[in-house]
Amino acid sequence: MDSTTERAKLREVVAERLKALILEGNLQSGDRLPTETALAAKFGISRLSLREATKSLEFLGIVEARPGRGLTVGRVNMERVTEYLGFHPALHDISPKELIETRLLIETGVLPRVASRMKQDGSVYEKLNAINSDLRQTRTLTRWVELDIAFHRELVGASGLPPLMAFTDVLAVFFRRFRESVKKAEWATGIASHQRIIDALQADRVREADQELRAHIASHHERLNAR
Amino acid sequence: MDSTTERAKLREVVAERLKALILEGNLQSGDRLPTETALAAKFGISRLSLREATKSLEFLGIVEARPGRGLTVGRVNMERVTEYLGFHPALHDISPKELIETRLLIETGVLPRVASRMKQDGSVYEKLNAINSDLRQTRTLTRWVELDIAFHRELVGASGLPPLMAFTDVLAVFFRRFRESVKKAEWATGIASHQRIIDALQADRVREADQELRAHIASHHERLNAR
DNA sequence: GAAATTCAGATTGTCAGACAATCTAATCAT
DNA sequence: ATGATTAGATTGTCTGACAATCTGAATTTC
Repeated sequence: MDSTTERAKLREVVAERLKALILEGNLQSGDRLPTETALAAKFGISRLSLREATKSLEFLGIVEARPGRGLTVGRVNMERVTEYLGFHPALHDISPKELIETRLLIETGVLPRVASRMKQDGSVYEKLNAINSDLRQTRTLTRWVELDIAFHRELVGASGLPPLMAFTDVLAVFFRRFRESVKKAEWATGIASHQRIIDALQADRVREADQELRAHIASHHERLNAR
Repeated sequence: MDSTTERAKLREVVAERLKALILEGNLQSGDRLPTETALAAKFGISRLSLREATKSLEFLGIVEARPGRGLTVGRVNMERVTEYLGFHPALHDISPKELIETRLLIETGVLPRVASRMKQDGSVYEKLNAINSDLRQTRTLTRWVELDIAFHRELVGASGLPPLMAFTDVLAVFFRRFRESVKKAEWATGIASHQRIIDALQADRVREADQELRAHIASHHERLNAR
C-alpha cells in the first residue's frame, strides 16, 4: 500500500465484494443474499462492520434488509440518489463545464437515432410536443424544471438505449441548479428552442437539431459566466 | 406512523437530520461537523447506530471521517453513484445490441475532443500506443481483456470528462463477457484496429477514426450473430 | 527565540456480547 | 384443508472495550 494512498476502509472493501458477488452471481432484484452473520464470517469481520457496508448499499437501494428474512438484492433508488446528491449544490465536485460538455455529448449523440425513431413512431413527436405545450402553461419554476428535465429525458429515451437514460438521470441531478437559475424571462427562449429541435428532428434535419441543441444547452455556459 | 408505511429506520431519520444540519448551517466542503459521540448524544442513540447513517452519507461523499480529527462535510461523489449505476433497472436487462450501441455513441462522441487533446498533449498518443504495444505482447485472455478495457478507457479518459469515464467503467463490466469471447486469432485484428484509430486521431482524421472505431466495436455484433 | 520532537488526549475504526423487533416455516387446532 | 400459534432465524440497536490515527500543547534542541 503506497504511503500516499489512503488505506481502504473495511466497509469499502466489503461493498466492492458485495457488488462483485451480485454481479458475478448474476443476481436479480429480489434474490436472496447470504445473511449478515454468514457474510461477516465469510469476510472474516464482525457483523457490525459488515453492516457498515450493507447499510451504505442499502441507502442506494442496491441491497434490501428485512428483519427475520435477511438480505436481498434491490434496485437503485434514484429518488434517494437525487435527494442526497442534489440537496446542496455547493457540495458538487463536478465542474459546470464538464457537466455541460457531458450532456452535450450524450444528447447530440442520440439525435440521429431519435430522428430515425421518429420516422417509425409518431408518439415520440407527440410526447415531445406535449411536454413543450405543458411548458408553455407553466407558472412555477419547480414545474418548469420538472418539465425541462422530462423533455430532455424523453429525447434521450427515444434513442432506445436505457443505459443512457439512467446516466442522464444522474446528470440531471447535478444539472438541476442550472435549470433553477433560469429566469422566467428566459423560459420562452428555451421553449422555442425545444420546438425548433422537435421540428428539425421530425423533418430529419439532424444537423440543424444538433446545432439548436448545442446552443440550447450551451446557453448555460453563458449564464454561468455572466454571474 | 401509518400502518401501511414502513417504519423509518433510525439511520434514515439520522441521515435526514444530518442533511438538514448541513443545509441549515449552509456548511461547505471541509467544514467540521460534531463528533460521532456528540451527534449520537444529540440524537439520543448509540454511536454505532449513528455511524450507520454517517457511513451511508460517507459512501456518497457527503460526509468525510478521519480518525483523530472527526467528521467533516465532503463533496458529492458522482463517480461512486455512477459506479453503482450498473444496478439501475435500466441496465439490468440490457441487450448486447443496446450495450454495443451505447458504447458506440459514447466512444465515437469523444473522438473530436480526443483528437483536439492530442494536439496539445503528446502523452495521450504515447499512452494509447503503450497499451497497444502491451496488447501485442499479451499471451493470456485475462490480460488481453484487461488491456483492451484500458485502451478504451484511456480513449474516453482523454476526453477530459470524468463522468464519461465512470460511465464507461460501468459499461465495461457488462461488456466484459463479449471481450472474453474474442478468439485469440482475432486479437491481431483488434490491435491493428486500435492502431488505425490512434494514428487517425494523431493525424486529426476524426472521421476516419470514427469509422474505424465503429467497425471495431460493431465487430462484436457479428461475432454475436454468428453464435 | 525559533524550530523540531514528543506525548497526552481526542476521535474514528472495529470488535464481542447481548437483547428487542420482525419474519417465516413448521406444528397444532378446528 | 384452513387458520392460528409458536419456535427459530434474522435484522435493528445497544453497551462496553480497545486499536489506529490525528492534533495541539509541552518539552527539547539548536
